[in-house]
Amino acid sequence: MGGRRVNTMEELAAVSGISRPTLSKYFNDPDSVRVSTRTKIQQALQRYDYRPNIFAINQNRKLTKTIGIVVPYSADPFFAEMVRMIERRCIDAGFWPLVFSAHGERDLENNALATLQSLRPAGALLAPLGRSSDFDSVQSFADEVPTIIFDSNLKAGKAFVGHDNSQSIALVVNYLCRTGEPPCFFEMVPVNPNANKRRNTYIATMKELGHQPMVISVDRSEWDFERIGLEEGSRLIAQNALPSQTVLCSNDRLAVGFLAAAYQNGVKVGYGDDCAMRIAGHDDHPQAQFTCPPLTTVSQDYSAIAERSVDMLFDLIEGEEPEADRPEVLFGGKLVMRASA
Amino acid sequence: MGGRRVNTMEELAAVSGISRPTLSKYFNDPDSVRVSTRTKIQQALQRYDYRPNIFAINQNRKLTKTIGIVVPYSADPFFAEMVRMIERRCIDAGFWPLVFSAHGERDLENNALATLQSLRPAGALLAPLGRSSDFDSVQSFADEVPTIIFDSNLKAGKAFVGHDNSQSIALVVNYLCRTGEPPCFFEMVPVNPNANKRRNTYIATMKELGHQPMVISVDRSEWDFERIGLEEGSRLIAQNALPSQTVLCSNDRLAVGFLAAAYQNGVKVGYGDDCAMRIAGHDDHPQAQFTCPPLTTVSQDYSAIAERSVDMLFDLIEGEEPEADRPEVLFGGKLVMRASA
DNA sequence: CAACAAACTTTACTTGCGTAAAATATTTGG
DNA sequence: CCAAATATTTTACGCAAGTAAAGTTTGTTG
Repeated sequence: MGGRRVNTMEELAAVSGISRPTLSKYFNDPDSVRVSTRTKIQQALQRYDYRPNIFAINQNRKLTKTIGIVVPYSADPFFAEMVRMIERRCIDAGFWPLVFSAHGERDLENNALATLQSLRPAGALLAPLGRSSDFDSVQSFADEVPTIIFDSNLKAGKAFVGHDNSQSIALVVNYLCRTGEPPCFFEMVPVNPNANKRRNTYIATMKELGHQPMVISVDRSEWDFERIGLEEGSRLIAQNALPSQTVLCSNDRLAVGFLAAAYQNGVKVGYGDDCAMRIAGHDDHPQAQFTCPPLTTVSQDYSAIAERSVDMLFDLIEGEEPEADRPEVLFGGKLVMRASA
Repeated sequence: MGGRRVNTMEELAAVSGISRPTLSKYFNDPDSVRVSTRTKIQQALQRYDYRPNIFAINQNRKLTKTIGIVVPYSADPFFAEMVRMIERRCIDAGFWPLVFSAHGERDLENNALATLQSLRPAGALLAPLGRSSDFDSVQSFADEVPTIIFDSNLKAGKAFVGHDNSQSIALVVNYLCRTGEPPCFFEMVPVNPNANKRRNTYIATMKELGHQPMVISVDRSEWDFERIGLEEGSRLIAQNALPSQTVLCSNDRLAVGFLAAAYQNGVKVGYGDDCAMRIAGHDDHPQAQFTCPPLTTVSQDYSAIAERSVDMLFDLIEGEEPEADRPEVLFGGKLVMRASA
């Protein structure tokens, strides 16, 4: 903390009277040295400002303390929140989380994986882009680095942790059908397995309930989902082209845009009798509770997904191969009834 | 790309017939070797899969290619967007950006700085927590690492790049006064210089215009700003405690919450004659265009701030000390007139 | 083709720490 | 209090590069 800066373990050994190998042991695991030595070391650390050089450490350790987190788009509220939770758990467990964003682009995802691999991380948590991912790259990465795939189930890595879209979509479709006009389904052309699953489950559930599925699929692929919801929603409303006045959006960000579209077109949204339209989303994004009206949606169990992903990765790192071949853990969601549907 | 994997430069030297020091030169700057050698190396790289070990590189180089980016809260849309832009520019310039989030906590900010410092980065871009920052830590960090401070002007580092709050608040206060009832100002107890500046500029501008300033300051400090806006806004509206029906919020996230509060209390927001209340924000967050009604606000010039911060850092890294002692670059904002005020 | 510079190879040292083996010291407990 | 068990020190080497100096090759120019 305090005094002069000491730059190497060698120097610290000199001023503390403890040998360098013992110091090395201490920094790997403070509990692995005798109490008396530990206090001596900690006293020296009080008087001299020293921090081990991470590069030197990782060059020599067979297993680094680095954990890579790769997400498709770090500015997306869902991933931002997910990353936040994962980072916390990694830090608390004494690991060193490094976050990479693919910024929605295949090349940058590949790049992130390559960079990460050259860091020889202890493990990686990867939320792939989905359809745009370079499957071979991901697989060859996952062959080298203990990898848990989360969010989007690209069939690579040692395990998958994600959300049970069948359960959640069935839940919200059922709810919407029971409480009013059966919903149409608004989506972008699916870019990942989740989006696909959601659409298919919507169709299946509608059929089960004896309704005609109505899917509106717009062919856009920016990461600016709200804009897509707003623009396409406005078009649909203005042209009176909606097959149902109840709209289930494939995710909350689209729904946020769709809500704005309704508002701007003077359409009142909600489940009350005075409302002309119902809009529901999926994910329970952090924003969903602050829309006007507050968004009815199905939650993803963020913290369960984050927690389990990290736990499974830690197990992997400690050498516990998962029992099943490539387990897929899904967490269900809860219906979040707010005012919009 | 293709064939057998080669793990060290030594091995690559063996199979390529080029000496290791020359390879080292090549990886530092491909243009620094003769064309004929360059092609030979690139041919070898085609046949063997090799990537230099980042740890070894950084341990030995006096100057690493690492750039640290530290933000107070990575899940905040403003910082998420900022980070996205900064990362891009760093990658394009051949640097290796590493993002750290303080998760709103002093200890984690210190921790991030400590970790970062042990990476001996070429430079750092730091958006401090503000009032919660440990000034001594930041300063001692900035003494060692070429640092540009952005967003929140903690007086450390070699330069500051940020937003001109005086200009933008004056702009929006003027606008609001000209177009209707003079605004009251809604804020959390300021946690950083920006918030302070905004409040003070509000007060000054109101006085200049001959109006009585009306500041509503709530004593909360979570990072869940929207919730604060919603809860406190609801309270104020329900208790009819607002000194003015025009509310200027200290930032867009508060405004988003306030909009929700108005909606939920049945108060119509907007600048039309049929509206009971006007709400404006500050920052032009990515969400602001999708609120209901769309949020009138003042923009921050995100990309200018990101760009200039990075450029100044690159100059610093290349040894160009800034001319002034510690220049402070401010970018002005533009009034974004939408429907809410 | 000689002269010279630029590029390259060889050699050898540096970085900061992990780690293994052998020697020595300390603790434990019977 | 002594032997066994445990912890620490000493010594020495390894990692994957950067880098510097000296010698060699290649390329260019007049």
